[in-house]
Amino acid sequence: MKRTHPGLLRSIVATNVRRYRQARGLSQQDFANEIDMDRTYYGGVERGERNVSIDNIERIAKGLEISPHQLLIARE
Amino acid sequence: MKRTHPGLLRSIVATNVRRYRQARGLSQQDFANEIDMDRTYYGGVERGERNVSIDNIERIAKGLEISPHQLLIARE
DNA sequence: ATGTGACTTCGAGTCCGTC
DNA sequence: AGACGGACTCGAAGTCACA
Repeated sequence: MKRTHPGLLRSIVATNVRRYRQARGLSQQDFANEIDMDRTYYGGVERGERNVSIDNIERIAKGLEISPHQLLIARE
Repeated sequence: MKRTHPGLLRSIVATNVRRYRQARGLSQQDFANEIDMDRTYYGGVERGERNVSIDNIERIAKGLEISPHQLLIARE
């Protein structure tokens, strides 16, 4: 397979997780702790730096109490 | 982070990619080739064996000509 | 045409810290 | 509170031979 650049979708997910987390009024550290994920890793996801896996998408969505597919929908 | 089992979402994605690919009337082989992905790797995704990343979700959705979030929605 | 096991490599994911 | 860095471990990514 060819080596590719980080996708667009990554930044969409980044923006979405941040918005939903803030809507819940939680800090990155508290939220990361709640879903049992490393805070520096989770921060990287919100910055769009991490190529997060489907299992982790699910885990984050669960913590956010939303349906996973909502994290992939771009808002304006 | 705690070690977890493969998530449910993984199998939802698996079923979806398979359905959408078949709807396009393509073999795994041809489709994998079209999106420049190894066919055995792609096959593993359809079988829910691979914890596929967001970048690869995007790449597959592009080949399927659908919006990425559709791959995460469970059908009955 | 698809599945599977074995394999290497590089980034996902963790843990320490500082600014 | 959050960004970021270094050093680490382990699994995703990617490939192949064979069934």
